[in-house]
Amino acid sequence: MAKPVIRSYSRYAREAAELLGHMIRTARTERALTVADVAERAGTSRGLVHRIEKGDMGCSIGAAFEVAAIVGVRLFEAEPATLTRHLAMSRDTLSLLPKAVRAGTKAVKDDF
Amino acid sequence: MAKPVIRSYSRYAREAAELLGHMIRTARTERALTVADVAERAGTSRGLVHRIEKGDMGCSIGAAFEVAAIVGVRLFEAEPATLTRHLAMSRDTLSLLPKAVRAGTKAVKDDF
DNA sequence: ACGATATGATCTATAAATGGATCATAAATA
DNA sequence: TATTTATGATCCATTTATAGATCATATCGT
Repeated sequence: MAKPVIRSYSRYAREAAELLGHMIRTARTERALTVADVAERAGTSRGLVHRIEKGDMGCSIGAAFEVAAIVGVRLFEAEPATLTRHLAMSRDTLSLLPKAVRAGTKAVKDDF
Repeated sequence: MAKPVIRSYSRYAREAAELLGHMIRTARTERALTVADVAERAGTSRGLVHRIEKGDMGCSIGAAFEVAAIVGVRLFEAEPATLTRHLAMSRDTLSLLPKAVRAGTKAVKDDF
C-alpha cells in the first residue's frame, strides 16, 4: 500500500541532481572512461550510470555517490581526507544539538 | 534476474552520504522542524526522512535532495539562483565535450 | 565514407525501496 | 517527576528501481 514516490520535486532538488549528473559525465569524459567502464567499476549496470548522468531522481544516492567517487567528482567540494574530517566534526556538532524537536514552536521557521 | 544492488561502497561515497544526512539533521533541528513535519512537506514518510538523515545509501537521490532543499541545506554550496546558473554553464560545457568516449585509450586514467 | 563501438532507449524478471501502521524508548517541558 | 511527544525500529504490502539483454542510432577513428 505504498504511495507512489514523491510526485513533485522542487526546482532546487531537480537542478542539483542534474548538475551532479553533468559533473559526473564531464569527469568521466575527461578521464576517457566509457559508461560501461564506470558501470563495471561501480558494480552496477550501464543503464544505471546513464540514468545517474541524466540526473534521474529515482536512482539511489549510494549508486550516484559511488559513481561520482569513481570518476573523481568531489562531493561537497571536499577531498577524501577533508570529507572524513568534516564528517568527524559533524558528528560532534550533532551530539550537541537537542535529540528531539518540540513541535510546540508552531511558528514555522522557513525564513531562509 | 537483477543482481543485488552494489554490495560495497567506497569510503568516500559512504561518508558523503552520512555527511549529507548530518547536515540535514542539523538544519532541521536548527529550524525546529520535526521529522514528521519534514516528511509531510516532502510528501514522503517519516521513516524515509529518518533513513536519509542516517546516510542510508539505498534511498533515492530525489528524496534526499528534496529533503535537503526543504530544510535549507545548500547542495554544492550553492544558493538556488547560483545552482541554476551553474547548471546552465554545465550544459554548455557538456555540449563542448566529445559525445562518446573511445575505449581505445586502454591506459586507464585513475590518477586523481 | 566506412567500419567499429559507444550511447540511448526499451522490455522483462527480480530485487529493493517506500508507505503506513505499530511498538518501544528517549527526551523535552510543565 | 510526570506527561507528552519525538524518535528509532520493525513488519508487511505495494510500488519502484535495477540488471541484463537487445535494438537503433550517433559518433568516433581510420
